[in-house]
Amino acid sequence: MANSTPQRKLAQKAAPPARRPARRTRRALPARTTRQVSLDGLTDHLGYLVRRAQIWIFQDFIRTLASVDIRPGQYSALTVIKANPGLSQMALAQALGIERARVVHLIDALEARRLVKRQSSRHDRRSHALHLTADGQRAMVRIRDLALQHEKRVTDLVGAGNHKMLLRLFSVFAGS
Amino acid sequence: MANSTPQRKLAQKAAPPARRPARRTRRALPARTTRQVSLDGLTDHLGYLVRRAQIWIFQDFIRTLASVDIRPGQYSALTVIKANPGLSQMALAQALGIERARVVHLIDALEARRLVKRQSSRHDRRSHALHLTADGQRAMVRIRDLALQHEKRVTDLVGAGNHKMLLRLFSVFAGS
DNA sequence: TATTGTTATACTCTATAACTATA
DNA sequence: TATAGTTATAGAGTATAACAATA
Repeated sequence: MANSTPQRKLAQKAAPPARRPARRTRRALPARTTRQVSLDGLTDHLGYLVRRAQIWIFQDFIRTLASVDIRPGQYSALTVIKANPGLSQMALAQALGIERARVVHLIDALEARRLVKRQSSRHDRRSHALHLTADGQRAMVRIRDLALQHEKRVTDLVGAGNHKMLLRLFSVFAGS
Repeated sequence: MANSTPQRKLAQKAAPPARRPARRTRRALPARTTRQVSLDGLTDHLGYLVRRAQIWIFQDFIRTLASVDIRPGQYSALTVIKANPGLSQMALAQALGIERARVVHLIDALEARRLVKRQSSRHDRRSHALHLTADGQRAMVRIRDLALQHEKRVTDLVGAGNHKMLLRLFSVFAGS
């Protein structure tokens, strides 16, 4: 990431002190590079733009939640476990659309931090029932708060109306 | 990717023979899983949905261009080089928002396949001027055609009007 | 036989740092 | 001293395959 990331931008030039929210509808954003390079043939591919959007959004998320050391994948796991206490690793994998092998490492890390616990299921002794620990539930208050701060930044960026519309439009990809 | 990917779907259940294009406005898409797991608290995060959209779109892209063995990163490099013959690796990195170290490997692979060549610049003997080879220019015809087939699928999915709107809305992330 | 969780391997992408050759 | 390209390393994330325990 050369200089198109929020982290980099902040690192390279310290934020201008107490500048007031400029203009409202077009915040200065990823690149500040004076670029004369044409992206012709690329910017009419939605996948390319969605990719760049995802990178920007994730980096803002990571930076916003750095104080609690929670990354996007961990956040989504915690959120689904919180909403579905007792679900299995397999169910979590399916819900998130990731491999069950990946869930193992995800839960390993969260369990080591005492945010999540594996309980052996009585119905099916192969599977583990996932729960937030008491610590995990407490932590989720702050985590969720920071995540909403992040989401506010995204909302301000695209506009509240667009944000809502995008959520609806993209929900088809989440398998719901 | 459990079963939320186009590839998986095709692999797991052979497409129903010659079913006619169902309904037009809501193609059956990523998940066919009967899922009772709540994604509450997750589906109001644009980053999560954008991530899933990106995964889906990229997998369709990879599958569509499998016959020419071109991946999204390679496609974007080829496209920018085509539109800006003679640009340096540094300029390419900045335009795509990737690290210059990454460009090295990207160009290595494309040069090995004789699609791209590094020419030493006379103005600055540190830098390389990137060009498509004759082979590369010929290959780009088919590559671009396949990429447009892919894009058509994306357009059909979200709707032509939405597609156009999304391109405009997300262009802010491409640093343009 | 099939499924859940696990372990292991490999490959892509990202993030860094250090080196060289130029400028 | 700064920059362009290179090399190397480390960490996510992804894609697979195989295995043990259990169904």
